[in-house]
Amino acid sequence: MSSESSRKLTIYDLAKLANSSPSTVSAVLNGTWQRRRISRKLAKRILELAEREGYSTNMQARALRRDRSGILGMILPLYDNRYFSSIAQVFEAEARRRGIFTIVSCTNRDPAQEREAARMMLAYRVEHLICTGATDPDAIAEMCSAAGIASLNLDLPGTAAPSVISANREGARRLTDALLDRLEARRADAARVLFIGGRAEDHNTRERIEGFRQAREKRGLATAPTDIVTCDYAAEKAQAALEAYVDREGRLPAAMFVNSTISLEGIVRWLRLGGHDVNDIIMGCFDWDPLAAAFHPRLIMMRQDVPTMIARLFDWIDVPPEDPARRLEVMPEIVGDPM
Amino acid sequence: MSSESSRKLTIYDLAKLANSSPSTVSAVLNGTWQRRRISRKLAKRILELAEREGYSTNMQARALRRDRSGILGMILPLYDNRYFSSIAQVFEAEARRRGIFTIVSCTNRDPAQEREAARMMLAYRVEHLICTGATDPDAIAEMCSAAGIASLNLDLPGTAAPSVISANREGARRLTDALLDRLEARRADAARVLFIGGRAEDHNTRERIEGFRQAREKRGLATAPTDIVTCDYAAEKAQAALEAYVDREGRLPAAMFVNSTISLEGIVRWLRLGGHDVNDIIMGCFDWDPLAAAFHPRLIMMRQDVPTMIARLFDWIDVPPEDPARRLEVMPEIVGDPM
DNA sequence: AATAGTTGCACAACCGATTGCGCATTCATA
DNA sequence: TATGAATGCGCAATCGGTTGTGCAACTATT
Repeated sequence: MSSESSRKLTIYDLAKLANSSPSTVSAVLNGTWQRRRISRKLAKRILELAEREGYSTNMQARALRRDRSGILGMILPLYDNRYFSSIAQVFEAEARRRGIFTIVSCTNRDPAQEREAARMMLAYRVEHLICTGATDPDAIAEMCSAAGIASLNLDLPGTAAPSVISANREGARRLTDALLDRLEARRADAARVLFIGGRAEDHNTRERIEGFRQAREKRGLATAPTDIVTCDYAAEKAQAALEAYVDREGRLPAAMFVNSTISLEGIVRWLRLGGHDVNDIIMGCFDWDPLAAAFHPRLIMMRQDVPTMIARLFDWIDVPPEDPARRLEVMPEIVGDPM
Repeated sequence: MSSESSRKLTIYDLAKLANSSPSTVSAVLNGTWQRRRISRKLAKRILELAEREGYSTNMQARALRRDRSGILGMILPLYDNRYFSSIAQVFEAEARRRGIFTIVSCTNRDPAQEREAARMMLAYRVEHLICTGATDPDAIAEMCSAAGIASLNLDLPGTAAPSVISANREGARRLTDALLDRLEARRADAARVLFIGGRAEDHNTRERIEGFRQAREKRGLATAPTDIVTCDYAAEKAQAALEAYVDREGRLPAAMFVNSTISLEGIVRWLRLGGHDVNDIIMGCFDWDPLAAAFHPRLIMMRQDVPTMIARLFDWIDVPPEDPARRLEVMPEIVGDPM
C-alpha cells in the first residue's frame, strides 16, 4: 500500500527491494517456490514485501510467457431475460470460485457479431470459448479449432463442439401435458391450443414443437400447421402473430404454449390492449421469470436448470469429452401450480 | 485460412513467408506502415498474406509492449433486471462500435467481491474501470488511482471519481406527483402513500426519498417515518415489509412508490397471495420492465435513460473531467399513462 | 561527379513474467 | 578428509509484438 511512486511495480523492482532475483520473486509469487527450493524464510519475506507494496501480476506478461491467458470466454445473445442473465451470473460465479477470469460478450443473435466477438476472444487467447444460444455454433467451433482452442456450446447445440442444452422435447411434453390437464379440468376445447414464438430454424424451437406435438398426439389430438406460429422471439412479432391468428380463427385460443418470456410480453400486452382477461387463457411459458410469476400466478413456466447446466459445462472444461459432437440434455423444472 | 499447421502464426512466421522482417510486418498490420515508409506494394502483399493465413494478433504481446491493454472494465451488481442488463448491453455495443474490448463482471452488491473484481481488472491492466452501482465506489476509485488507472462511477456516485447517475430526486418528484394526481382523481386518501424498497445508506434511495418528500410537501402533505420503508431491494424483504406495514396500519396503502422492479416482484406476489387486486393500489416504480408494463398497464414507471448515461460515460472516457468529483445527472423518463 | 535529401526497410532493445539449467554452499556418509 | 547428494538461488533465454535508430540505395541538386 505504500510508495505509489509512479509506475507499476514489477518483479524486478521487488527483486531489488528484497536483494533477490526476479526468477526467485516470480517463483515465490506464483507458488512454485517449493519446487524451486526457495527457503521458506525468503519466500515469506518476498510475499510480505509484495503485499506491502501492493504488487499485482501483469497478466499480459504472464499470459504471453505461459501461452495461456487464464481467461474463459462466453458469447451470449442478450442479457435481458432471466435465463441468459442467470447463465452469465452463474458462469461468472463458478469461474470466480475457481480463480478464473471470464469475458462475456453479447452478440444480439447476429451471426456477424458472433463471429466478430469470437475473433476478438481468440485474439485475447481465451482458453475455452462457450457459445451460448449461438445462431451458428458450428462456424464458431471451426474458428476455434482452427485456432487450436476448445469450444463448447450451451443452450443451442452444434455438431462441431460438445453441447450442453435443456431437455427441450421432454420439457415441452410436460408443459403441454400440464396445459392439456387444465383444459380438461375446465372442459375447454383442447383443439384450440396455440404454440407461439421462436424460430423454426432453431433447434430448441423444433424440439419443443415436437414435444408439443407428441403430448397432443398421445391424447389423440392432431396438430395442424396453423396451431404453430414460429414468429421469432421479439415481443412485437408475437403480438402481431397472435393478432393474425385471432383474426383468422375468429376467437382466442383456449390455451397457449409461449416459447419465451419475451414473446410472452407481446402476448400479454396484446391481450390487455384488446381488453381480454389474461386469466381466461391457459398459458404456459417455456422460460421463467419471477416477475411474470408474481403478476400471473396461474402461468405455468418451465425453469431451465442453469446451475446444473453450468456445472456440466465446467465438467467438460476440466475434462473435454472425446466425442466432439457429444450432447448432454439437462431437464428443466416446471414451476407454478400445475393445476 | 490455409496451413492450420500446428502453432499460432506470429509476425515472425509472416515475415519469413513474405521475405521481410517482423518490424515491417508489425507496422503493416497495425496501420503505421505509411509513417514508417513501407512501400504500398509490400504492405499490400503482407496484408493479403496475413488474411490468407488467418493471422490474428496476440493481444497479450501487444498489450505488454504497448503498456495498454485496449480493454475497458465494468463492474455491475447484477444482470438480472432490465436496468443493469441494459447498461451492460449498451456499454458493450458502444465499445464494440469503437473497436474496444470490454470485460464486465458482476459483484452481487458485495463490497468484497467488488474489490476482488477490481483487483483482477487492474491485473489485466484495463484502461478504464467503470463502477456501476457499487456499494463502495470510493474504495475502488482509490485502488484504481493507486494503480494509475482512471475510474468512473455509474448509477451510484462517489467522491473520488466522476459519476454519471440518474436524476433521482427530480425523477422521484415527478413519479410522486403522478401518484398524487391519480389519488386525487380517485378521491383517495393522499396520506396513505408508502415508499418501499432500497437501502437507506444508498445515495439513490436517499435522493428518491427526498424527492418523494418534497413532492408531498408541495401539496401540504407531511411525510412520517412510517411512510418510508427502506427494506433493501430483495423481493422477499419487500414482501415482508409490506406485510408488516399492513399489519400495523390495519389496511393497505392507497398508493405505493416502489423503489425497484425487484421489490415490485415481492409486493405483487404478496398482494396476489393475500387475494388483493393489484389494480386497487396506485403504483409507481422507479425502474422499468416491459413485462411488468404488459401485465400491469396502470403501473407508472420511471425508465432510466441508459443510452444517454452511457454516452456521457464515453465522453468522459474520451476526455476525463478535471474535477475528480464531477457529477452528472441524467433525467429518467416517466412511462405508462400518467393518468 | 560530388553532395544532400529521400525512400524503403531491417536491427535490436525493449515490455514483465516464466522456467530450464547450472553453480555455489552446506550436509551426510564413508 | 575426501566424495556425493541435497539445498538455495541466480542467469539468461524466451513468449510475440512495438518502436527508436540506422543504413543502404536511389533521386535530385549544383
